Amino acid sequence: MAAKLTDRGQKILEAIIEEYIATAQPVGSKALTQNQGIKLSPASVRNVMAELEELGYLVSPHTSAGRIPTEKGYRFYVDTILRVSEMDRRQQDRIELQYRQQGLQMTDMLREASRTLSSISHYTGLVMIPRLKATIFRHIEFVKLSPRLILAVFVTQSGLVQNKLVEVDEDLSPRELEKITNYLNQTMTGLSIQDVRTRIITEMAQEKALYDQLMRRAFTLSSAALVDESNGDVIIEGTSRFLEQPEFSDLDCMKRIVQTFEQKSALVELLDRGLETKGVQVIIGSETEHTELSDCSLITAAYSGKRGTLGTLGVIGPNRMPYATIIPIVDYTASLISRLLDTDND
Amino acid sequence: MAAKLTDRGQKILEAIIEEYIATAQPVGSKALTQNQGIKLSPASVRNVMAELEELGYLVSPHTSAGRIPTEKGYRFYVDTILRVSEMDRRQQDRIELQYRQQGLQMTDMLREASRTLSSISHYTGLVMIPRLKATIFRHIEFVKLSPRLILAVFVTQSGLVQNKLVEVDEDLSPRELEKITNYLNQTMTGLSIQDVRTRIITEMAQEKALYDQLMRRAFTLSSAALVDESNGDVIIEGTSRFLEQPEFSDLDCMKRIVQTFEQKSALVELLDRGLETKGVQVIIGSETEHTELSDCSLITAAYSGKRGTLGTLGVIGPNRMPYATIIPIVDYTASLISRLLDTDND
DNA sequence: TTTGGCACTCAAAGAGAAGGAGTGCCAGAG
DNA sequence: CTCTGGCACTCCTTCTCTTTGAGTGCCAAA
Repeated sequence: MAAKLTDRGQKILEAIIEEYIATAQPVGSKALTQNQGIKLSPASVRNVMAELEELGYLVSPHTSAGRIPTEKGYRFYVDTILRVSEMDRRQQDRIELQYRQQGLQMTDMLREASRTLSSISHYTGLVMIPRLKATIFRHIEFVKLSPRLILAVFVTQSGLVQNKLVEVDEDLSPRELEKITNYLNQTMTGLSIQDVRTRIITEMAQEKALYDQLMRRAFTLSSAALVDESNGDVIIEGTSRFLEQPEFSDLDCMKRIVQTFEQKSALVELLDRGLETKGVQVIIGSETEHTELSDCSLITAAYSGKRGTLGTLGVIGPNRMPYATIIPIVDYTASLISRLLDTDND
Repeated sequence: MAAKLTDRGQKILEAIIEEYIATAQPVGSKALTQNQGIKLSPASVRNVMAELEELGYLVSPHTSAGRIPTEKGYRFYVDTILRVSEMDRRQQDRIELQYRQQGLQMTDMLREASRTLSSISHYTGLVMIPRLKATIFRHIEFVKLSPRLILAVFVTQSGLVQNKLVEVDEDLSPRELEKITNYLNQTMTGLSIQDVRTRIITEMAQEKALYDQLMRRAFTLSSAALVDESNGDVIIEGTSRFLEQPEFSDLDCMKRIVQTFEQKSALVELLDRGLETKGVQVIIGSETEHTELSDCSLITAAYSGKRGTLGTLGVIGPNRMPYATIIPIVDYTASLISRLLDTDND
């Protein structure tokens, strides 16, 4: 069954996929021999196509239509046929300049990234906001809103700002709050959130904390402030691009996709998958394991700050996506963002 | 031309509009006499309908179809026929409880409001985030990110948190920053942003500032931090609801609407209109003055904090919206949010 | 003033019929 | 043994034509 594909088979599969990506129409044998540099007669091409269908790389919607790639076809194309090129140098510079010009905060920068991804790929851009636990402690600040209500403002090394309301049992004086703030900023700065948490736990257990009320409050407050309740947030830009794709002209199918986007959880899960992978990852159709997204593909890559991976970003569109051009775009954007996060705030 | 509508004319117009809202189908004379409590023969109804068409309240898509309301028809219906009821008491309580349970920060609360608006109205929810200039100064904090880069965290009275990166010419010591922070918090708390701005300008002009370098820096920094560059931001929830409406089954039209949503500027402009109005405002079709939204209607209301209006919220959908049920929903939500913002953080 | 009747209109739905793109397979050429 | 031209076949797409039926306008009678 899993017969090796001949060289010619690959060439033709490649040509079919690229033609289909360009036209969104089933590809026939005749069209292939005309458009591409394939020096065979339609009849010969047909033989190969029948073979490719046998192997599961192609299907035909009906007898008298051409053929379209299956998921397996796309997968093979992406994995073994496709040679990704670098992105155009001038375009790279132009994009980088765009970011450099404006002194953007992290969240704004990520939003901008999502927007740029969408506009240059012509598909929908996705950027995952870093999970708290992946970040480094830089600064914490408490603002008293009411006797029992405190706003904790927490800034990470990479410049992410997170606010959280904390309810407290006892009325803390401004003086006490300041002391707590100072203490935390002095001891915790530079630690990863993981480390901060373990530190809080161990110090809480130590005798010292038992006697020092202030210290105890500091720990209670900070641990409440650093609870990571967000299950990840995704910035989606360019949803309307989906409406341009002929494969989603079915309103019902479109509705389900937009709903999935609104809920975000599926996208978070998909972007999470790329967190531990180096380089660009491609998820095709049913590999998403979400029925609503079974006709969608994602191209994702992780971006990182000073210390380790922060999150992932990418592009989502129909299976029929121009992988050859989008993979470099995603790749470049991820490395650009990583670079900007590294240099911007140190 | 502007002949007064007879009593019977109003009754029939009302019945037609309500039938059309329910079915999205052109309403014929026969359907009217059956479904509604109208004690006339189809022929009589036809006469009235012809009259209503003459006056511009109805149109028929073609000769052998029923009639559908024009914008003028909807306008008349909303302005003079419709009697809005209160919202169901139990539903009110259930919604309020939902908010009370979770100690939400302002932005989260507004997002929740948008989501709730969408889910109980079955249309798309909109909430405008307050403009900085509409808010009251509560607290400012500066976090030094790098020698030249300072993160200003600014908290308003109503609990809105705003972050902004400020680039400075000179390296400020932590000690200086702290002094600046203390000074600003002591003098500015409780003032409106307008007042803060004028205060900064007048004090800057005073001799005192000329000699006190620290003071000068404080003013420079804070005025940079309080620049309101956001042209208003809108939280949109339930875009997918649009895809459920038969009037937007045209993909092209749908695409234009989603694009308009993504840009947000049109929505900001429309929500802004409601800022100075008391109570619920209805904008129908071309009254939006945006061609892409010429088939959409908005139902909006302003919400306010302790001192004056903060922003507006509402629902957007097709012209054919059940105004009778949605107007109370929007009205109630606006007053609920106002109430919560008043009591939560004082 | 209201109503039943009637001719008229016109979109929507359905039924063929024609057109055409593409296939599979086979026999012959290279 | 591989490739190619030819040919019959399939079946989607498109077009036209017809039918159907909902709804209208108008008129004359109640």
